[in-house]
Amino acid sequence: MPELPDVEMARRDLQRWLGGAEIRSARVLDPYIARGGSGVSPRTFARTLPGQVVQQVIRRGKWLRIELREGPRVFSHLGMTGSWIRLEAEAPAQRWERARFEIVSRGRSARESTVSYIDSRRFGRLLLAEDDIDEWRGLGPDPLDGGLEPAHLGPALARRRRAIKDVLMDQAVLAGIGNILATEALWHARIDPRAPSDSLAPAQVRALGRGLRTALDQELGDRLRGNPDVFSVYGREGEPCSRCKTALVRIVQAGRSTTFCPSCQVERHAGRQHPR
DNA sequence: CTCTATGTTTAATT
DNA sequence: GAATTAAACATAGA
Repeated sequence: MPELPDVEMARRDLQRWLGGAEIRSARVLDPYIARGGSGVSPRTFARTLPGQVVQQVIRRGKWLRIELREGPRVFSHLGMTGSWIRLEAEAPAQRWERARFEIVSRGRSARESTVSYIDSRRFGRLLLAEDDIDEWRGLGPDPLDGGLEPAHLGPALARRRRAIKDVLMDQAVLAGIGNILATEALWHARIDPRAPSDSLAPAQVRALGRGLRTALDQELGDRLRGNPDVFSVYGREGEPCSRCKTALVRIVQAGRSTTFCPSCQVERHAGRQHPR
């Protein structure tokens, strides 16, 4: 379940469950999940984490950083199918469970429970590192933290010329935008997903910022209310555009499918009109 | 069996 | 070199 809204929901859950809690045990059940990067070996989780108290859980784009009062930090990326759940303490192993923390929430009502990482497809990762990992450091600003400001978006988009759809999903430009959000936002902003990112007029950059905001709020709202997602164009190839009734079209860009309205998402150029 | 999938990285090709 | 594409990763579900 991974795009910014899902990761943000995961962050809130983890913050609620882990904030102020003491880690009793930390087990990486599937070493593959702790692969690569600047993280330490999977075995180090069990050695280092018990006794540590969680300070807070921070999100940037699709990455989560679990900060401890002292000691290293835990980084979590949900990949395509990762999720965090809470269980009874010492609960039986779950299907696709890849890691688990046994914790004690502190306070007058010290309560024990299990917080566990589930991931069928195993694209997600769980890393333990002393400092911020490269993946974290390479992230651009978060959309909910200034990333949508035209002052950032404008120059960032002007600096590249790949298709705008592709650039929006570049985590170094804007952290947290995935295929669904990019697709939806472009429809809201009436921008052709194939347009080079450096061809957008200032008004289009602003519209895109608003489009992203709309798509983000929509999805976040759906999560909060427990509603299933309702998309405007994503996954609706062949259906009529809700604005102009033209049949939505699906294309493939950078290996990902994009659905858009060929009629009202038109490519316009920023080119100055008749300079003299 | 075939196709697609909310993500990211790496190899191959242009 | 730079840019673009395809493939790979591992697995489920239609």
